[in-house]
Amino acid sequence: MASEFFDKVYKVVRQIPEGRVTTYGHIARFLGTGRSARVVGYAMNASHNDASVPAHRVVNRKGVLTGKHFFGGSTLMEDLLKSEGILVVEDQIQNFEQCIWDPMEHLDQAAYFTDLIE
DNA sequence: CACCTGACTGAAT
DNA sequence: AATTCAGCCAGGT
Repeated sequence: MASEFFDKVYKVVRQIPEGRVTTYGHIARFLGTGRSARVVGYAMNASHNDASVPAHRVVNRKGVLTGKHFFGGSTLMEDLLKSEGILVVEDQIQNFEQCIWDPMEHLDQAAYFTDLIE
């Protein structure tokens, strides 16, 4: 069962468009927790049960595919990103700054919070 | 019920 | 400049 926090994370991650990525920190900040980026990553781990969450588009702040090992231990995550036009070399996203998709600039925080308060 | 761990990050030393 | 520490939250042991 995903807690409220997890739900927020999933919802945001689902909004990430193809060819774009974001970081745990960005999501955490968007949710207002700021320093709970860890929990975001933890949520991703739990999200494996939910295929609608494109966890492969979420990387750490350096653009490194830290969670690729959790994608079946293969290059699946890397391959998925490449399929979306993202350059990945040795688990690191190239042109990372170009691919970054900051939820703060594309989503409305208030909308998310109110939606989850119900 | 208390302690440990984890796909992170930024500040401090 | 590099390494360590602490903070955050949930879930497992």
